[in-house]
Amino acid sequence: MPELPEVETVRRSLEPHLVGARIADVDVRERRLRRPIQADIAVRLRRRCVQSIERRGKYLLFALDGPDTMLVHLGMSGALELRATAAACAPHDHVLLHLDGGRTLVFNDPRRFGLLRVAPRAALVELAAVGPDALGEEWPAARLKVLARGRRLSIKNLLMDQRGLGGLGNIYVNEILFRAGIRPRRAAASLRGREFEALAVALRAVLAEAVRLGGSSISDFRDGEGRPGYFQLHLAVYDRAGKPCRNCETAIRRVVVGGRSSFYCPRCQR
DNA sequence: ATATGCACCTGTGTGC
DNA sequence: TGCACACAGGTGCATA
Repeated sequence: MPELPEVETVRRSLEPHLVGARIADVDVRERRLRRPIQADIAVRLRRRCVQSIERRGKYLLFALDGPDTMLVHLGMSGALELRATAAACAPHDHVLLHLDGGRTLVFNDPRRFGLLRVAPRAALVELAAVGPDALGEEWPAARLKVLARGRRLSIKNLLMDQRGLGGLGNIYVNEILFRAGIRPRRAAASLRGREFEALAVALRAVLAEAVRLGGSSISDFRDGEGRPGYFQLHLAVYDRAGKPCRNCETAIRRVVVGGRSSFYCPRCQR
């Protein structure tokens, strides 16, 4: 579920409730995530106060009032949910942070591809693999061109590589390439100047619109307060194989690029 | 160094 | 109804 717009939506929904809140107790019900939950996580989090919530790519960083920062990645199926009480656990509630005042922040993740780790910020090695944020920074055509220079992979795989720019996933790369009129299998280095220009415009437009609409609730995405997003109603190509292009009526095609389903309009995208 | 394929998990939808 | 299979928003590792 979560790419940049969904993670940013979660961040914004939690920020007003969590900044200033203190963690009273920690309940770990399942340690086996992408990396095992640290043995000392409760010691590190207990009595700590959240000072800010930042986002870098698809990672959330909860700065605490001690030496540590809590790093969270939602993987494919993860969710952070603020509950009014320390209510009975739902399936796949893996980590519960009980807050002063009675509310609980729950990390739920059926597939367990997510990550939750607490350490000094400089020790969060996962962040070393994430490039500058796709929305938090300016990405003019020239900067995208630099990323593509000398690379032999497809433009889709280039945009999905978190080391280049952080935050894009399969949904939004498909949507951005549609908006820019570029087929996902095009070699990144083969793009023309005006195509990089179109890509730069599409990148910002699609992400900004998706954030404005609270992300995409394809099956079950919800923000920290349980609210769905609405960008799924605006998807032009993702998961629309065989359906008419919203622009020209041509049937949307599905191909596999880099092992992932990719969707494009054969007429609007070249 | 760069690019690709697959494994890691559970849930859901589809066809037989 | 039950079963087998394909597929799903991501990432990391092994292999060419």
